[in-house]
Amino acid sequence: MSSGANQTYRKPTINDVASHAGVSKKTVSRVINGLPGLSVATKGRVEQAILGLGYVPNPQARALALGRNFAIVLLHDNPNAQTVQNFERGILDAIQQSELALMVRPVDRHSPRMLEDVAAFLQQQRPIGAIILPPISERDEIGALCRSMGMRFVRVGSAALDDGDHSVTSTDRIAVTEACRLLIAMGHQRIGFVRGPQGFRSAAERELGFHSAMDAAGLLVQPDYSVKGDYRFESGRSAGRLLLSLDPRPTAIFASNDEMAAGVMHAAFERNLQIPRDLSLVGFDDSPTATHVWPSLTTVRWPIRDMGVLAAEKLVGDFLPNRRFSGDLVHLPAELVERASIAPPPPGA
Amino acid sequence: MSSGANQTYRKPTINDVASHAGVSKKTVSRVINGLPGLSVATKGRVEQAILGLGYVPNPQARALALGRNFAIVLLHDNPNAQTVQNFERGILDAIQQSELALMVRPVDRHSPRMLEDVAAFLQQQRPIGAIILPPISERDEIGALCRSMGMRFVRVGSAALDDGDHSVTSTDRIAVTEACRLLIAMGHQRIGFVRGPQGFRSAAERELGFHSAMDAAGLLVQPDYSVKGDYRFESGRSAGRLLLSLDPRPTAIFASNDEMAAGVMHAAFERNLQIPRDLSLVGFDDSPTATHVWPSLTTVRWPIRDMGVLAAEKLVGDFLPNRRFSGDLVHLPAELVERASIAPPPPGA
DNA sequence: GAGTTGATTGATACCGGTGTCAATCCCCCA
DNA sequence: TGGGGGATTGACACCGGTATCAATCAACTC
Repeated sequence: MSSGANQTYRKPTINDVASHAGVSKKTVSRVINGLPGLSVATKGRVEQAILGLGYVPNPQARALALGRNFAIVLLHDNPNAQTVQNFERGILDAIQQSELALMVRPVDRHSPRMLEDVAAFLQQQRPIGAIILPPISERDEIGALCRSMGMRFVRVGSAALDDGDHSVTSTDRIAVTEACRLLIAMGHQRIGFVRGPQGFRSAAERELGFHSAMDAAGLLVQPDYSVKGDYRFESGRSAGRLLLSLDPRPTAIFASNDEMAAGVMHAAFERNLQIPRDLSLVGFDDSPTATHVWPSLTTVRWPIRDMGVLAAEKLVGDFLPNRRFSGDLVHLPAELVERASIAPPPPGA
Repeated sequence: MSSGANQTYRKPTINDVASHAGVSKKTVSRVINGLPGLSVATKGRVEQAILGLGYVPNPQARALALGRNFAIVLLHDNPNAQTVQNFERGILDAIQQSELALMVRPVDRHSPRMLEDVAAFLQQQRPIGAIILPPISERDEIGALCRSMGMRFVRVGSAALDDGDHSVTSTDRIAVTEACRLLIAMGHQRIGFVRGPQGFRSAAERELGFHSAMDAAGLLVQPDYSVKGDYRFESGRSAGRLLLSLDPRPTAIFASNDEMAAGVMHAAFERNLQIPRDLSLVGFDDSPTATHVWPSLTTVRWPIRDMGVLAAEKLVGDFLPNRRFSGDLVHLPAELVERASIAPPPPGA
């Protein structure tokens, strides 16, 4: 299990550097942290010693002395592996040049002790800050918790969930509106909608985007053309079966994510409908599924990885040598990706 | 950006507990760590004080004093979001009752300084141990590196990559053989194979599994029926186009992962072939894609999450209050998942 | 009753950094 | 040449734990 090795080599510490350079450890600390007020000669000697010994500061000691861990925590509730993973990549992109580390912490949205768990974790690990993914980011208590702890945080969501320093979003709603407008421009009038789970801000935003396009075109959304789902494949299939059994049935369907869109596809194929000939279909996420299904799915691409970068930069920009985004930026553009799953409605419809 | 809070509350430390209980901090330390040789009375007083104050040990201070961080590092090279994510979940399942944290560290397989990067990271963060995912786990140098640093590690792969204390695998090869045997039993004789990228152990194992089934059935694998791929969708599509243009074309294809299998599906649909009527198809991974495509894909399920649990238990079993697997276990069963993409070959073929 | 022994417990140093504040140095001016 | 003042630098305490080893204490032996 554990493998003990003979410790022939001890990592050099600040004390080694100090004695090699003939200065005090405090002076070495000044050099490491780039504090002003050092003579060029001293600084040079210390830097020589650091290079010569291959010295790297011990993050644990720093963490103890400073009372905080040089790490960012990603709090998430497993909405979707791809999303979390992309977020991680974005955060890591942003912090790779820094000395920061990334810790991942899934939390259980349904646990009554969720907030206590998060609080305990943050108290324990004392990271510099936390990046919180939806859906848990949507709960205002979590912002309040971070504030009360004096913890840096950024809440990621489908709409601004907090003030500009604490939120990162993408323009989901606008992109959904754009997608639906495209369907309408193609001639679709009966457009079905598969909603996301209740209580999710992202679901609400997508629905608002849909309604906004329909309203603008003067089209009515009939109640039974909007079916509930839970972002999962199965719910998409059920919703699809429901929608496609209506008479007249919709000629196009917008599903609030790709996974449900794939479910709708199954429902369509079960009825021997062809896509896009008999039914146009649009999803949301641009997940791998969207390219893998046949026909490939028109969808909305969420700039997740960039949002990760932006969130990290907002959170710990002062630790980063260079940043990609302005600190004022909050909304990143979501983008319509046109693929093969949409076409004008069949003539008779 | 950073949000300063008025520090009205200071977290209790071991000293607070000690003075409240009227003992020395060392005694408190003994209670925390469950060291023997304490009188019942003392232990009780200390425990009272801990509960009363809501004391939680500071991991940074511990890390400094002990010279290591109470964290596990997951080293990976972004093979596939779902895989990494599932692994994370498994690891977190295993360590959730413990005080350990999970840190994620992607590494760049193609960087010439990969090993140095990993070494520097481990030196810096001093985690208790590292779990290494394929494909980088397949490089023996990384095992050697961990050994030389006295770092605990577990290498995850498609075959035992190290001794039993340092490797976790699933029975990929056997499951692939089983899948192909099923195709053969259905009557398929011309079976195409889409390989994974060269130099990947997982790819080699899957290929061995395929050949083993073919050999056992006395079937010849013609060279042009085995096409190279790189685990990505596009390569699967190209491979599919190639295979399906052969004359006679294969009646079944095994693709070394689901993503490439989806590519093969596209190639088949482009030629107006129906699955499984004209072509049977099997993938590997049981990724979400496998259920999302139509027809849903017969595939091999990799017990990834369990492998994460097992890896974590191997690595830090001594920190865990209870474990799910025996420490001797190395191979976890991969499992054939039968879905709609396979059928007997068409009569004439 | 003195000495021995094992069980408890504490004093103190230490892990490797940072913060505080005083000491030292150097230069300049009167 | 003495003194003022800013620029450098260092001594030392501290962050919150753990390790070492000695001290204390009660019980037991003879």
